[in-house]
Amino acid sequence: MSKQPKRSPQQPAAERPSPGAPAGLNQIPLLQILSAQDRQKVLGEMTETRYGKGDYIFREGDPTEYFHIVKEGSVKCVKSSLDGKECTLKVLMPGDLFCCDASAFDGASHPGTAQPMGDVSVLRMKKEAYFKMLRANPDAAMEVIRYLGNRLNEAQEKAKVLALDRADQRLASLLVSLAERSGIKDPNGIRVTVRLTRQDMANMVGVTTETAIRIMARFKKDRLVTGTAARLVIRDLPKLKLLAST
Amino acid sequence: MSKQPKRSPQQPAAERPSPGAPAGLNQIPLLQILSAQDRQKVLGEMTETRYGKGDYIFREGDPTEYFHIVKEGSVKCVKSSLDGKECTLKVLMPGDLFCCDASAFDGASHPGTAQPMGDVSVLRMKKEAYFKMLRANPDAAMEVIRYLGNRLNEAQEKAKVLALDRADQRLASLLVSLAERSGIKDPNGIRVTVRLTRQDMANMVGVTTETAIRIMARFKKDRLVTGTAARLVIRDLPKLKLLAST
DNA sequence: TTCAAAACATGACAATAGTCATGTTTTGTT
DNA sequence: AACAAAACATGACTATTGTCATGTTTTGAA
Repeated sequence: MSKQPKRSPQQPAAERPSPGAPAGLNQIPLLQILSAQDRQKVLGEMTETRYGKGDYIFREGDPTEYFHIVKEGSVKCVKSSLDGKECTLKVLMPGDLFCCDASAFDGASHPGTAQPMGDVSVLRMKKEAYFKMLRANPDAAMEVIRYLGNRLNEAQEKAKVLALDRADQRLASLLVSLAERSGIKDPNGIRVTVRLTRQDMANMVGVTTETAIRIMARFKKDRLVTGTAARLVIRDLPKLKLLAST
Repeated sequence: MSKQPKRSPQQPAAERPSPGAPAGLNQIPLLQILSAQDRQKVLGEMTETRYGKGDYIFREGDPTEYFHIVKEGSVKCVKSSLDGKECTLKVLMPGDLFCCDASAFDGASHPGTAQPMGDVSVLRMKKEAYFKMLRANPDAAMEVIRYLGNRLNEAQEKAKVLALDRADQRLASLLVSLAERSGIKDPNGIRVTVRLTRQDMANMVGVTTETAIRIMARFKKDRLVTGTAARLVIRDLPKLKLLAST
């Protein structure tokens, strides 16, 4: 619920055709499913683009032309309201697909904005080529159905949390899923590798920055977490889980 | 945010194999896409079941065995929290698919409960047959991808509204989408054909029943709507749209 | 038609979260 | 190392929504 920063759209930092079979691609289930031959063909149609702080991958309302996959780094999907408040719908990680969905049909436009969180690398291909590939590969189509189904369940779970839970419970839920999705072991607990400020967290759970700060301060006092954006550590996952579902 | 009614699970009122080519099926895009031959085959694998008030089509946590399509009437998808509050994620109308998604893979269980709103008729088929059909019919698979993509966008739009808007705005949004999705012309405006109590509306927008009642009373006073559950009429759609996005 | 259950309604008060103001600390450049 | 920008923090006050209690109206089934 922060004010939307009025930043001018910037061009991506670098762009080049993706090489034959680079490392990192084995984190992408959709590509793993294809035969080596089809994978080569698809990679030939994909372009790798790097983005950095302040870039936009695309913005709400832009026409949908490409299908995207996150290769490295994380990407956030954001929507904003007319009065400048914004909410983060989802943080995409390597292997995640975006614009794999309905907005890519019918020449529609993007329902939200995609922004890199730090340095990221994204693969993309023309949506026509993507659809053609899916038609020709039932395995790939089934994988996309599975993936979209998971995303739908996740989005509905998020809606449920927003509809029913208090701010502190929503924040606890967020911390739990961060620990599970991007946590690594740390002497004091679980370190969250995605860098998230209090404002980022606020936007993810639908509260103001001040509220997120106050609640995180309480969590810190209660020894549930330590540190801020760069070095956020979950110290008591079980208690956070309990709080999230109480 | 009403207390969850503790009703015992009931068996469906009637069950019979679906006949060859009954009326009503032309409202179902997924079936329309198939060739006449494939459609016959699929219909042969589907069972039509009728449900009535108080029935459950399935409940949160039940194992997923079937893929479903709404044929007649409306079905609500509900999730509840441990302390008995519940929220309605989506009202499905004829042609809508459910359990077409990830919960049907991996022998997972239903992430929510499906309840008939009044009398409904639902087609279902074993999930294995459904997946087989999709593999064999790229058109059908593409249609499911398109459908799931739309559902995902819708769910994310809902999450945005829950995260950013006030209770009155959320209710206004609901009324607008009801008018558009299930409204018919009426001398005084647009009549909503789905029967929804204030409590149903409350569950759909994440507020208490009392809050929904108070806000609807204000809308009535301001001549934006008239009537209750059985005969809800939208009198001033433009003003509701304005309120929803202000 | 009657009657009970459900839905609708409203007031008083409490809890939660937002707003605005102000100040401190941290971070990331030059 | 210095400095500006961003992030974090906190207090005081307000707005919104929830909670609980109670009563009226409507609906649907016997």
